[in-house]
Amino acid sequence: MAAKRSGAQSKRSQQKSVALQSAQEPPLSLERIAVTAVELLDTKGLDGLTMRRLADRLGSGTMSLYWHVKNKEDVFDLALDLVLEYRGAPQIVGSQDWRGNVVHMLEDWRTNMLRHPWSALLLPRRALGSNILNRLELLSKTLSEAGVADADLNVAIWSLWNYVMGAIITRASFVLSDDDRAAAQQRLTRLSELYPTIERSRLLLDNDWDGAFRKGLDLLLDGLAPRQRTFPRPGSD
Amino acid sequence: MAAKRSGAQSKRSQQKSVALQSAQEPPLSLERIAVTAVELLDTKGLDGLTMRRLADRLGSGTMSLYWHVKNKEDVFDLALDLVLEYRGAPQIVGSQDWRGNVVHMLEDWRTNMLRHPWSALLLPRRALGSNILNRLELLSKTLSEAGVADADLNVAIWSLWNYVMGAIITRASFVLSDDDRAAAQQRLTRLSELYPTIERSRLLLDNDWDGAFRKGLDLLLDGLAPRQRTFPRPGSD
DNA sequence: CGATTAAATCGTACACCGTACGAGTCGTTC
DNA sequence: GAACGACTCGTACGGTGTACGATTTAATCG
Repeated sequence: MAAKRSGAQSKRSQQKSVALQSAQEPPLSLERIAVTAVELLDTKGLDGLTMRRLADRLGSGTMSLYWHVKNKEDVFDLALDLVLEYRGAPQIVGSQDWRGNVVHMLEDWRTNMLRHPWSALLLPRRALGSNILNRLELLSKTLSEAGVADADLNVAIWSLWNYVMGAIITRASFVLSDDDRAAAQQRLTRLSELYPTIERSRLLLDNDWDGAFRKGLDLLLDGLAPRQRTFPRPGSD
Repeated sequence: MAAKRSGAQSKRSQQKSVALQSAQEPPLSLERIAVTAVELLDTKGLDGLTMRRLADRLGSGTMSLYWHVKNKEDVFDLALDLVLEYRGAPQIVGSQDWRGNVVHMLEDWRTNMLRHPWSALLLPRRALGSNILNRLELLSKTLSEAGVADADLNVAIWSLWNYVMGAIITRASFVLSDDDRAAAQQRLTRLSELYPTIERSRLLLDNDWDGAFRKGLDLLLDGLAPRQRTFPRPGSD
């Protein structure tokens, strides 16, 4: 096997029969694959991850990957799960502040994924990995301990989850397509007669994503706060 | 470049010298491409849409598509936009019921996209199409007329948008991967020690998606309701 | 009428993709 | 030795999106 040689050539210029390599990589492993996949996704984007490229980066043959991994989808799962790890919250044990804990965890979730925008594209099609379940469990426990009734717990969790996921995906799509966004904005100003309210409120120009995220989250948490005995019934139905 | 066409073109019903084909298709058009793409996506899934297959279905050569369309991405845009069309709300003019109008529009949005689960996968990576902007404008207008202050409008819109998008994507991912879901649930019950709260609340088994969606939406709308003068400030900050 | 031109169609070719398959290399054990 | 499991990887195949240019068709003009 040829030495890795960061070169771009990929033809057959490799010498065989060399047992000891100058730059031998450590052996393949799931972790090395995952880490390198994340690197590649960060630098080359979602379409930039190919099995060949990944193997090149790892200094191995393409098909060697398939010993450790079933699919390319497997690689995606690995990468996503790596990104979603939640290093223990700075709990500070002040369990009194359940709301602060929830906000911290959800904001960490968001910033973590926005650091790797491809993760937002990946999430809708992957199943629940263990790190996601960890976060859901933590959220669940916090809310339950805060006094949210069991009957309302699932609605509360899914509401928060939905909100956070939607926010992440929306924000990430703007990150990915700045050009498109500019084009949309331009089209929008041209068609300001069609979209007067959007135009007036400068919806698409407001750049305070973090603030808006936090405010909406507060809104939702206000509704979820357990001091109200239960959900107010919707006026008409 | 693609032919720019503003909808209705002169209908020349002169078809001569045809009948060479067994079944002569009407000429290619953006609309025919979009409709067929949606059909294909519905039946074969996201990966099932290939340019060759699409052309086959349209009875044309593969490369003929590229006269009307720039990319395969363009095709995705077309299909997504077609699905997101909002046929006029049954306004009933009862503008009094702003809340009902909002709920109707958002639920229509959701059911519409869930009818075509691939649309949820597509959405995060596509820019804002005109139909999305239409819906945002409508939402915007409704909330504004309902009395939401301009300063709060953007937060309100994005909160609703985030919630709805997150709900759709989450739900769609469960539709797509029933097997994975079963597997996750099984893994979960095996590891019920790791996720006791989730296990207890049967978070992943609760099948009342529609009800949960509606309840969470009500929660959010309660917070957005303009009778409160402004957003209550978050306890600590 | 034929000549010109624009609109639209489409066959071929190419680079790249995921991965099935099987042959090759190791380090351990008898 | 031999046998075996863990692991690596070259080759090949069927598929993809699409660049390019030739070709057909419809409309226009002299």
